[in-house]
Amino acid sequence: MTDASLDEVDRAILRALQEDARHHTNAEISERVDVSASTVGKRIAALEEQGVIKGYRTEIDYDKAGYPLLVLFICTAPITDRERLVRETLGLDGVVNVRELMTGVNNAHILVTGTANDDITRIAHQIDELGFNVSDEILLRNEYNEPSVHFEPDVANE
Amino acid sequence: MTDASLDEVDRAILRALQEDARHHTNAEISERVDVSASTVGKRIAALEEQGVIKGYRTEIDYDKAGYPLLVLFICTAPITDRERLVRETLGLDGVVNVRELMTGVNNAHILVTGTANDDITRIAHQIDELGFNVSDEILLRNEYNEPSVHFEPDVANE
DNA sequence: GCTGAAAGCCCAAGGTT
DNA sequence: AACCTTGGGCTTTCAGC
Repeated sequence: MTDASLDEVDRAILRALQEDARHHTNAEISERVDVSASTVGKRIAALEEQGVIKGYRTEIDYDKAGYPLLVLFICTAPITDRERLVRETLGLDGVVNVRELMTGVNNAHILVTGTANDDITRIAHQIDELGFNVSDEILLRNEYNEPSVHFEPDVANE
Repeated sequence: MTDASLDEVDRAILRALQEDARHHTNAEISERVDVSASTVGKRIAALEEQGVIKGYRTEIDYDKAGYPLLVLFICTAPITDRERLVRETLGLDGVVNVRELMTGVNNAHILVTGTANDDITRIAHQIDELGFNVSDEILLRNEYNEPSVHFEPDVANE
């Protein structure tokens, strides 16, 4: 609830968790940082409590999982309805990510997976029916996440 | 290595891991599905091996972590250099996500966090220097991920 | 607020059906 | 291919500093 001013320990913990949230144990992390494993556990609990950590997500290769298509819809929603529309969009089968942009036009980017063009056109219709104006539909070649942003050690600690 | 044809058990495991990759233990997952905990562990190891699971990432509230700005750069890269440019972009401090699009123009979406406009203009310059043509720079209002795509139970199991 | 030890829980490995 | 058991490791809690 308070303004979370992160110290060096918190940032090292976040970095480790971003690299691998499931296999990096508190004990392992406590070796990198110079605190005990129980402290690591309490810090993580506090970060979750404060909302700095929103969750632990599994990154899936949708291609290998049988969903080879990844399509980005560029859409426009009336500002007054945008929030509701975005919420409803997240419930559609195949939608994996939605970005709300601070722009009058093209203010929503909707990312969708599917097995075939049928899926994509179906979702295009659903998005349209919700009230979006779909202005573009682009096939994704690849997407990359950078795990350790802003949480690198301040200075090389030799 | 083989084409991963996921069965009901795999999909239930993926769904659980997408919801919470750190706190959902094998034992817990084994209760949802009707298999033993050791089987869950082996299935997960296999999914990691096949590459269906690419990793376990921590979702961070960059605002609460002290990085209130989230900006999307719409860029164009020459197709021949695109792959290299994207790779180099991921190394820039503040870049959290990059999407490669199947389009001649505006074929790269680069998402960046920062504490102030200084950060953003700095990164804009860096992106430009790498060789991208930056055509737009949009402030993000919000971003949402949908954790349980395509892995819902086939039928409502009462 | 951090540490350290103890209790309980979890995971990985091997052997069995 | 899935299960069960077991040994080792991890997390959590709480007294103490």
